[in-house]
Amino acid sequence: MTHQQALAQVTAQAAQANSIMHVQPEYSTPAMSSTFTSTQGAHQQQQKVRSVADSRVKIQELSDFSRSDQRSESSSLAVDKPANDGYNWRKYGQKQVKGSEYPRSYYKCTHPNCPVKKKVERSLDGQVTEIIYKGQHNHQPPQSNKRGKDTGGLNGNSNSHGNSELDSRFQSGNVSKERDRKDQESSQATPEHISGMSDSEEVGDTEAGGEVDEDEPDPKRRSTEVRVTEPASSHRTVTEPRIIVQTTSEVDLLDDGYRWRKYGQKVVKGNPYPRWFSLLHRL
DNA sequence: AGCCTTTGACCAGCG
DNA sequence: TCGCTGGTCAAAGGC
Ligand SMILES: [Zn+2]
Repeated sequence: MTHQQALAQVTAQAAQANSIMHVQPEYSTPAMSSTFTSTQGAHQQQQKVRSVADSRVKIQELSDFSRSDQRSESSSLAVDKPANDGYNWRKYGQKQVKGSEYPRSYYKCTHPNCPVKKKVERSLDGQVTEIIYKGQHNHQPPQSNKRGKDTGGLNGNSNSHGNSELDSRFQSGNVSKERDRKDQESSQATPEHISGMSDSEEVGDTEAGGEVDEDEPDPKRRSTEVRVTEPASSHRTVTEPRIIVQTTSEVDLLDDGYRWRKYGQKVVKGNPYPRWFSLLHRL
């Protein structure tokens, strides 16, 4: 429960947001951490993100080297699983990917009809190297307790309440074909148009010399996925916790339950879409 | 009994 | 077209 969770949550959120509207790069501040548990101030971390061609969000987290608390959490449970992000996942595969030294695990949300999947790559030391979310939950994150029935019917995602209406619509049909080998992900990914946004104010720095690492996930199949990365250890000291989520989206809407305020935008080389910067406000 | 992992085989893009 | 690669299936077993 700390970073990971926070991250996970963020990710999850991002993932959701990712749905119809693509997310723009976001920046979060400590506020975010506080939103979750109360990790604020505890450690420092940084996240970077980068997006790739399709609408996908990538979040990278660099944690400070000064962190020895490996993950000891959860005693006998969840050995290998990524931190609990509020959803239930079933692992359906694992593979070694070429570039990476660690295996990648494939998980699917266990909720009925929920198409969301995620790939997790972890390094030995604690956590994760990368998490890639794909799709969007058509349901509310399971509550740890309470809340009995929620989904009345098949697809009826009745948001009785809970939080945000992130999924309102989600997917255009197709929820049914869940099997078969070729269903792959689904649809959506609706490119809209880039709203240029006139204001271009540059962000002052984005941290000292940080830079985004150039990685380029395979743009292979198109799909909507969110990717999260959090290198276990990084060089570079960060001065304050922050999380960056970046995507290639074309819309500035972000309905992930959090409130974002854009504070900058700039064109980045190599990236067809302008990068936006937003500040997380609250939930 | 009902999930869940594990794991090799299978499959689909892509070069 | 073939082989590589990443993603998925599904049988088997575990909890
Ligand atoms: Zn789900």
